[in-house]
Amino acid sequence: MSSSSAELSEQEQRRREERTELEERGIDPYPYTWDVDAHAEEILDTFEDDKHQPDDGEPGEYEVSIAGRITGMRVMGGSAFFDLRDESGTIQVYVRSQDLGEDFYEEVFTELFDIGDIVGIEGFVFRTGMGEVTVRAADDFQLLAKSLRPPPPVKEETEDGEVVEQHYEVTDKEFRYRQRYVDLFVNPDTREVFRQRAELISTMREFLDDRGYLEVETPVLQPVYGGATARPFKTHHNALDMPLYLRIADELYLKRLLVGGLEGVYEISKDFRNEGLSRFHNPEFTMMECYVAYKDYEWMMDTTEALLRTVTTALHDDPVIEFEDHEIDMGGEWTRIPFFDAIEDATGFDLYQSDVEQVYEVANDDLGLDEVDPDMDLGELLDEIFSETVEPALIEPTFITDYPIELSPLAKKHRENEGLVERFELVVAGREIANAFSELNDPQDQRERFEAQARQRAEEEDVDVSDLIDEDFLRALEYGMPPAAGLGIGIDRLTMLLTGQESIRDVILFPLLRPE
RNA sequence: AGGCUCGUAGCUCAACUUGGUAGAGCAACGGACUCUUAAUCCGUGAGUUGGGGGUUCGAAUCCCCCCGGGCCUACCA
Repeated sequence: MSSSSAELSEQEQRRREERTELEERGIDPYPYTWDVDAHAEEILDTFEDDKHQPDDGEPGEYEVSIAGRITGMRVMGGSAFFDLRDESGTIQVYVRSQDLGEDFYEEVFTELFDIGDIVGIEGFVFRTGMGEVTVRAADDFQLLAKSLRPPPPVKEETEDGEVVEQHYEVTDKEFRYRQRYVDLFVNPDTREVFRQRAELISTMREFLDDRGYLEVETPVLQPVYGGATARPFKTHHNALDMPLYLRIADELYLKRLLVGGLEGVYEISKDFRNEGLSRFHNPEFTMMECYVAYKDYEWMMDTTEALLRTVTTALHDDPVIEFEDHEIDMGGEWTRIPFFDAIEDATGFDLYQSDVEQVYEVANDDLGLDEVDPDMDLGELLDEIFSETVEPALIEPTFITDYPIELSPLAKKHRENEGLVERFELVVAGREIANAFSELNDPQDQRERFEAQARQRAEEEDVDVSDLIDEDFLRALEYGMPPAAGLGIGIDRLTMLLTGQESIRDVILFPLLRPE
């Protein structure tokens, strides 16, 4: 994108002229530092109560040095108010000609400073006649970065320092996703979502660290991908002249670490899946996966309850959240119901140990599901029935347990029930939030399931069966992996749930979009 | 990939149904104003109506194609 003046808006050209004018006056439009010793929110908090009632308009003991972006400006002749926005919030600044010198006030401030510029203020805190806590720029006022692009207009109605109403005029979601930097400085709600996301992750990390699990980093670039069924992104390493895949899951590497003798490991990191985009899917997304030796999925359900209770409480000071008109209690013990029982409760059909034909009949004839066809295998049919009839109705946190083996090639066979595995998914508000199993550690069983899976995929995608099997992972299992429980939680979807966002794009800073 | 829907000034929108040459608020610019707060008052400039083609004397408006967005569906355990 060239910046020839013909392409610039009138406002952009004017700001460039102002920059030149500043330089001609010997004012650096991009100086180096500013000593900040206060932020908007803490100043407002401090003076909220009447004990700290600053003298009206007199320099007092409340000296502060602040910095931020100018938002609204209200100039009245020889004095002016503007709003200064820093990371913590917004505070009003008062500027007077007689404080700063007429030359600076009339020729620099009112002429060459604009909304969007980043400035530093040294002065003192006072309360205006209207009662608003305000910083008077009595001692110093400097430009810290000239803004050459006008920001979208922002207006706030405030009352006693409280923002009563936002007048944020960019409602275009595309603009907000593409120019997230603008969304962030203009919209405090956006900043709050990402602050909560960070707190969620650090609370989760603290929870896992406290239990002695080791945070590790495993390869993103993998010669064989696995641990989930999804199409991968493919890339190429030049020096080794070999194809590589971006990981679709961390699972197979983390389990190698259990073989290595680590008894509790976790990783919080990006996975990549080359699939479609939707409000629940971004091609790169963040997963937490955790594996603990000598435990099983029953134990992992208890741990998951504790983890999510801790995280929810950290964000809301309360385990009860509001989501899409529901009140959801993330504290307490959650219902645990086996997969086939849940289907029977919802449909009246007991499909445990039914064959493909019977399940197809139920799905198609009895339940009238649109998306089923006779080519689907047993796993696909059961999954379709489950996600159409059971999942949407589960609002309160619910563990669905004991999945059919066809759906779970990495989970250990159920210790009692034929055809099932020891697996659970946690469903909240109709969404899958966590997925976990007693991990399959029998290398022969694992090889058979890999091969069955690979044969099917090799047919569909016209590739070699041997290329699809992670032989090194099987080699590791053959050395012996302790019994273990594993858990995966999609951080983006959990963030959506806990911050009330309806699109994954609202919890990812820079979601993938088509190129402009 | 399919369905629905949208694209007009820096931002939010009107004019489209019923074709007549684009308008308002905010932002910007000039002026007044030293406790305002969506400041106010007076004045000014600002648009290839997403792009291309067609119909017409005349298209933001009607028709076709393309580009881009949003929502839904599909794919994605």
